[in-house]
Amino acid sequence: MTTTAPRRRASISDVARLAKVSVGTVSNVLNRPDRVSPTTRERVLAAIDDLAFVPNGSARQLRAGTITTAGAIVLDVSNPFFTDVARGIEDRLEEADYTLMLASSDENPEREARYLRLFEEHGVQGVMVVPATPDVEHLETLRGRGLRVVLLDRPSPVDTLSSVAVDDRAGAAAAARHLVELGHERIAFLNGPHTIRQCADRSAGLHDALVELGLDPDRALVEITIPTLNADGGQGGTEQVLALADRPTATMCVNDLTALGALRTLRAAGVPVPSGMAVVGYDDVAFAGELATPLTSVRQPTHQLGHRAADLLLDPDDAVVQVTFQPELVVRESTTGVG
Amino acid sequence: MTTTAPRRRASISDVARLAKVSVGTVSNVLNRPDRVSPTTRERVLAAIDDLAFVPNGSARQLRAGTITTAGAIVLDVSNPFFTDVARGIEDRLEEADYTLMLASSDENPEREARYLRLFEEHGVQGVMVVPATPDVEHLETLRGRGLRVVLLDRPSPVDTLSSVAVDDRAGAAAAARHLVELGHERIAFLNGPHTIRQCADRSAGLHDALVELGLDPDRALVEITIPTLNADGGQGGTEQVLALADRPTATMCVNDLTALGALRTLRAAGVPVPSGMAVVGYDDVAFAGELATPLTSVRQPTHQLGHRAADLLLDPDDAVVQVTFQPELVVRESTTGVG
DNA sequence: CGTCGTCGATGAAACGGTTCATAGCATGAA
DNA sequence: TTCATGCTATGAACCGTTTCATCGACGACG
Repeated sequence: MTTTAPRRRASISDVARLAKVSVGTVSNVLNRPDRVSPTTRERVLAAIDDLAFVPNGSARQLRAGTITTAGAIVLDVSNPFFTDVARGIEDRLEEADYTLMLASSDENPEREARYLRLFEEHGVQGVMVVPATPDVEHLETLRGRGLRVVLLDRPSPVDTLSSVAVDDRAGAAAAARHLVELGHERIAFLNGPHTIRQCADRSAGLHDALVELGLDPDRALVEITIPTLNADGGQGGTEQVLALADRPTATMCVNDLTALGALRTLRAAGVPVPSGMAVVGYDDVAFAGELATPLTSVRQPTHQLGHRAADLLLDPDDAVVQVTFQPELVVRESTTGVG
Repeated sequence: MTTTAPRRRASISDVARLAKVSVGTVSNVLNRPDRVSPTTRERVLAAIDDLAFVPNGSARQLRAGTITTAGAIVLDVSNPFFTDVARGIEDRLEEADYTLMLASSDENPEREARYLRLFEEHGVQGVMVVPATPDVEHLETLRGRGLRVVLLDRPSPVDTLSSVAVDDRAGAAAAARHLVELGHERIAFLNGPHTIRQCADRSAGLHDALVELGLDPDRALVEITIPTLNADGGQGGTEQVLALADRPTATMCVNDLTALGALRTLRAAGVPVPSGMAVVGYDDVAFAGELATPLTSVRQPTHQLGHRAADLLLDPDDAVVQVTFQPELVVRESTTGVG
């Protein structure tokens, strides 16, 4: 095992030399073993073993052109929602013997662009991305250059791009309806910037539902924009809500991490949930039901979302398909109180 | 924008032809712009823009040999502990303009091997890995072939490999001491298989602490091996604990996800926490303090862990360094009760 | 006995970049 | 005027594979 470290990685021609065959034959052993006679094959394999030869992926890809890797860009790897989606992607890709390169854009369009470029340079088969911008022109361009592109967690605004999404308007509307039924007439919404489509959609869904229920959104809805869609954002946003003159009786959060921060802040401020402030989350992550006050949340089919996205990416017909799943409101004590 | 999709990606020679220069010049524009006169540079850049030229990473890498990408393999991307570590890695890598390929082995040595191979084939600079096996010979081999290797969340058993870890024995021991001080004399430990080093270490730490405190580990400790280190594992393990004849009064969990499953199961079974069963987690993930019963847990410096690992990977001297952080027990109500 | 087909192995031409020795060409000094 | 110098641009070699046309050997067959 502790042979002296070779200065240079063994190449296929080193193997060929050692096995006394041509490089073409070594390549055949690697890729079409049946085209090679058993004795030669044996000899080549022995040489490969001897030199600890590992084929150079770049060279292979350069020549062969194809690669069984896909890329995914999510907004934040440390958000369980996205990692559950990633899990769905991985599971589907593995069936096809593909591998996944995962990256997070941090909601930063430049980071997104950088990873897209990296992926393209490395010739991935395709890319699944939760865009950090409303605009997807750059993704259409990418597709124009031959990459598979699947929009993740966001319906495609154009009919040239596949997408796998959950109906965010419906999810937000369901939450709004629930709150209004409970008697809330003034609702805070801790939301991210509308440049992120999910945020814009959830805002619209909330708005529409309120109108439908006969409320004036301008009065009933206070939307607070938070800089980061995590617990810290939830904390800052909640502090703002608590400082409002005409304090809302319910807070809806753009995701469960944000809700976590909200609950923490409310507890620190001594505001009881839900009697002092009802709270609704979004995503229904694993811990939502186990919190001090179990969290009412909008459940999304995360694993399926990823699975289907990978499915589309691998589709041999390269069809453009836009899939929309329906979310489901899971009611718990953060809105209904004990019982 | 909707130009007809080119059948083939533009190459550097297409650019050269259009700009009426040689390929070498185009390459220079890309890599050493100062070596090229402004007017030529301008012309080349215009051509690049025109053709939407994206350099082929494989070709570049094949020739140049180097690449600014690193790989990381963790046990489970959907475990917040690992994603927090990944975040730390990403943040450090970004400073150096490196990119990260993240993958999860699912605690499966074969998957780990497959990703390692993929990474090596693609010539990553190095790899940070939470090994799924106690054995690291394959990683030494990898290092022998010139890849940087950093063991993540696990001290290196050999002095040829760098590692960044947290003292798992100390963490588990602190938890054990805490429980014994509270009067517990019989403790269940929901742990993963000892083939995972962290699991073995935490078991040993627990064991040693009990001995030190004058208890007989054979009586005081019931270790239950769970198949998956997540909430489902915690649920199954807790069901076993509850079925024990001489039921322990405290359960220690190998991580917070497991503890989440344990708490859920205890609640379903009507067992009060901590009076009926104290629970300790490990990792102190974001939601630990916000649970129905806030969870006592062993906090690890996740972000630092990742940051330092990336640091070692990037170290220009390629020194072999073994870093160990100290964990910290965070006491909450799941062991001490209200107050 | 010559011809043909098959099978295995060969060697060279790509793939798309980087790098480097070299050459062309002003410019300024001698 | 000559020559050294510096600046640009060139083109070919090379990186490590895959692929494909070709070739030799050998057995079957007419």
